[in-house]
Amino acid sequence: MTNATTFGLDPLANRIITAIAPELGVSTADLQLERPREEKHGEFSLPCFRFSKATGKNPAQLAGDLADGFHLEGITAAAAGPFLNFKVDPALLASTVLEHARSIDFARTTSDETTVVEFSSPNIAKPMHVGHLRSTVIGAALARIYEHLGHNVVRINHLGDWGSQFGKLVAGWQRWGDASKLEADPIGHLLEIYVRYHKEEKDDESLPADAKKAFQELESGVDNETRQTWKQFTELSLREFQRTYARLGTEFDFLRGESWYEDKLQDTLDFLEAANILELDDGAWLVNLKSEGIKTPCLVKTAHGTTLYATRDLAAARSRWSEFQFDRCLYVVGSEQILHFNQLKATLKRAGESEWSDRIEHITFGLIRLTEGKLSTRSGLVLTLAEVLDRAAELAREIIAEKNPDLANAEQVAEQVAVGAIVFHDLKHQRQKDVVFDWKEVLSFEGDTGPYLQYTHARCCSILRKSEKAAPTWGEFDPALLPESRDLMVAIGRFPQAIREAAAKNEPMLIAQALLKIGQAGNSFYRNCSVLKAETPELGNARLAVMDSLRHVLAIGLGLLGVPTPKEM
RNA sequence: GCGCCCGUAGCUCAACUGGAUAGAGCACCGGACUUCUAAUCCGACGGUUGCAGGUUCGAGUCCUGCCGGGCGCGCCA
Repeated sequence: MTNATTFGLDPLANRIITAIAPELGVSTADLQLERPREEKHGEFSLPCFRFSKATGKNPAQLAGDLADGFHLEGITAAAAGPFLNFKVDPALLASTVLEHARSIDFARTTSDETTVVEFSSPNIAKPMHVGHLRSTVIGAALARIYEHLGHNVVRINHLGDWGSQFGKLVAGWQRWGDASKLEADPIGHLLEIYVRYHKEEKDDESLPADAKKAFQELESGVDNETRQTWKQFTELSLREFQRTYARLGTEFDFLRGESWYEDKLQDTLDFLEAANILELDDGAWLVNLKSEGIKTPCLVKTAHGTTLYATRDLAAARSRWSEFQFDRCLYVVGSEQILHFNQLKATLKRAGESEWSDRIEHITFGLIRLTEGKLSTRSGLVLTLAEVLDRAAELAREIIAEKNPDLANAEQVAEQVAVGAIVFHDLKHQRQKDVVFDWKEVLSFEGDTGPYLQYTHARCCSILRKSEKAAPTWGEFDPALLPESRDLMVAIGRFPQAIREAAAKNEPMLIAQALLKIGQAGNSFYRNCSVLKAETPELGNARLAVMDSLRHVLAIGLGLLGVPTPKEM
């Protein structure tokens, strides 16, 4: 449920729809305006094909008749063949958009829905690599977007801190562990052990046997030596993760690893048992999902008595439902786990929980590949997030030294630019597509990039800072003086819709694309129209309002994506 | 073998989910800094949307079949 406040181009679109809908015999809710492919056609368009049959006119004739009968102050309608196009008077356009563009509530709505977002979820004892970047950045952006739309958002970091891998790690630690190495570089040393384990397990049967035993000890719930070791690994890893989260500005409401659901595992198995869907197969317990169209059954307990990923995720889902009564629960996890989440939902459905299992949504994304090959923790081929951030920051420092050597806080700004470049680069692509990690592109600060938008924002700040007067508030300037701002007004005006669509499709890219349009139009505008040296004080005043609006909308949009907005750079 | 995803300019990506002459950035070429930050702006170049059919007023978008790439397919997560 959303409130009725409209922003940007919405009021104009609503006026047109209200005028046209009765002519077509449809309700205003059923009428949606499109944007013309070419800007010269105006701000809105309505293809008339689909109304041809009901009105008994051919589309071109219908468009023509509608245009003839259309009379709204400040908006003209013109038929272009079967298309009905609407052009808004520049003064009205600027006035409509600028009235609310600087509101702290710009493009904000209210809602009573609860949205749970699980994201990031790195594995303990392994480095956070570029593969985790996508989940972290997409999830954090979606959480902010839903929050902006008024949802009650719950952010959960589902850390991979449980499972047979810890048995392997403990078995390896007992053989090759080095306390001083662990202290100096915890994740580095644990990765070393993990890689060595996988190299040696084929030739050493005692290794997997010990690993299995260690995980059984861990799952026994007894506070034994294995558990102490696991606890130590977890704490050390978390400390390193927090450093990266701090750099990215990522926050969570709950840091709940898989282990957090440990005391709910038996209950989950009992629950499946009570639903009468558990089957014993070769010593292992599973749920058959053929009735749901899934050939691969969902394994919930191994023949040697330990739980599995699916067991813990089932427990987590049930726990979240009872705790949050969510309207939607998003899992921002790579597309390689599609089967897993289909199994999760199908199992819950078979257990009779379809009322809420349908609210679970797997937000997939393509994987990141290196030009050198596929990322693989086991083989040790990893590119850590920290390394990427460091390199970007180093490059940003060099560019600042060259372009703006007197900049105060150069170090801090370099970090902000680095984060902006990396985060934006990730979010400007459709989630679904695989991305090849290319240093040249990630470290690009020109064109369609985060730094480009940060720069635009900083320019606005600079102009506002150098102005002798504060930016005029609504009513203190004349929007009619801003015909050159047309493209920028349209770009800003479409931003609220971009946010709504980004949420509807769980696709932050739509915001990134909208911001690029705004940035391009903004750069063009202040290039052509001097603010501080405008021909008249009234003109400068009006343009100052545009600068302030541009700055504000960029700050909102970049903020939603997690791109920092330095005031100077 | 079966299932899901992706093929758009030399490269990286858009295209309002079926609408008009398929658009941006990078690269390359040309132009604009004694000028509110040139991390910028303006212009030029660049296309048989993987291939072949089908659906209809209209297809990059939907359906079928191929080709190419990726991911997944019982006791890992």
